[in-house]
Amino acid sequence: MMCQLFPYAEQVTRWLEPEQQRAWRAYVRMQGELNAHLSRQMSVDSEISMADFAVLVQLTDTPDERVRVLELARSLHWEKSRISHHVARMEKRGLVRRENCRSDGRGSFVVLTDLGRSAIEEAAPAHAETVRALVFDLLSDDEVDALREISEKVFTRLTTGECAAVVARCDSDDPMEVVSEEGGCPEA
Amino acid sequence: MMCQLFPYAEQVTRWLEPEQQRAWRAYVRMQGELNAHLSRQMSVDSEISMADFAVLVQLTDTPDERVRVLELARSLHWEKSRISHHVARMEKRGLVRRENCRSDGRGSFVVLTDLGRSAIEEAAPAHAETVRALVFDLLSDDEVDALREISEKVFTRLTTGECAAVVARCDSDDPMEVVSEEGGCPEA
DNA sequence: GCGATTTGGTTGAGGTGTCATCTACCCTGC
DNA sequence: GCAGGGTAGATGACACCTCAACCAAATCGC
Repeated sequence: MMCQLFPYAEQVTRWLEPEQQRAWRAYVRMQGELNAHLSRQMSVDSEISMADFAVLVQLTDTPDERVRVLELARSLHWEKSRISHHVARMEKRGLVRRENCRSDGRGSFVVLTDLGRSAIEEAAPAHAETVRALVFDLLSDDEVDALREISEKVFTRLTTGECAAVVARCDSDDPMEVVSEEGGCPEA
Repeated sequence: MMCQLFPYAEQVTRWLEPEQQRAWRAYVRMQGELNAHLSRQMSVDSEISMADFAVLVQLTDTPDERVRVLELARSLHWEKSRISHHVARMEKRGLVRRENCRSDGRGSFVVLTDLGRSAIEEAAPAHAETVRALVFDLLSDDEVDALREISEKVFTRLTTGECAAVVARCDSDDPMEVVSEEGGCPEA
């Protein structure tokens, strides 16, 4: 969401080039619409949301259909409180169930229920079809490749170096280092 | 928002090709991280959110700094209730003010306040810089072009034909109106 | 061992988006 | 001039996300 930048230029600010600006606006609009449409479609085709879907996919990807909460947070790149809240809601609807971890008293598992399994099995085909229809049916092989390339570049930028440090996510194995903001991103 | 699809294939479902799947996962992850980072950064650099920013941009883009609510909804591609709620919150914080429309008793204007103007003027440069640093500094000219091309294709698909019909949005204007305003690049 | 710190996870408050519903106004046909 | 339908916008309920504070089990240092 949001649409453009500018034009309160007066001092040193380097604004985007015209070409960049057009690309940015196009991207932002597309991305907003696409997200909205995918969510809407998912809730029309099934009883679950995109967020539910994401969690359920992680669970079905695991052999014994149970995943530690923190593991979920890391693989989805969600904050742990988000996972916690969301799992609580899903549990209330019977899509998953919590179980505490024997080997680590603090931890707990999120376990797929039968209802959860049938929910994702019902939702997945329609979702795949939607993605194809809205995106990949329109793109050439080169464009698919470019999309991946661009996405990977930006994603890497976002998850390495100062950017990742600022976030101070759950992962990040490098020992203390976090609050060293001074030469970093244009933040601050 | 979500991460992959598959693999409950059994019947007719046409899943994504491996290449498409990789591209899709990369895109979804990137897009999620990028949104999160831009929001976080905006709230660090200033007192407003991305959504506030979007609204304020629309207002400052207008000569007399006042826009009808529905006009806002159409240009931002937001639902009118979203606009309504958001404007209410912004009004509470003094960023905008409502005024009723003389010529149409139902309508109302959203008007920029001094506080709102100074807020966006403060936020814009840092935001532009962030976008450059996170996206455009990494991309070649060809990639910028590809990004725009892809985004426009998907966006058009989303806002024409059955897709748009399903949504039954307020607009019903021609989809690509905004993105194709060539010469009007507000540059310093 | 035992206190201090770290880690896994929860909780609550508050901002935000969506959907369905509602109100008030406008406009057209009669 | 008024009944009926459409339009502009607000509102309430609810799902959702973030942030900060919290708790308890684990681990580290001595």
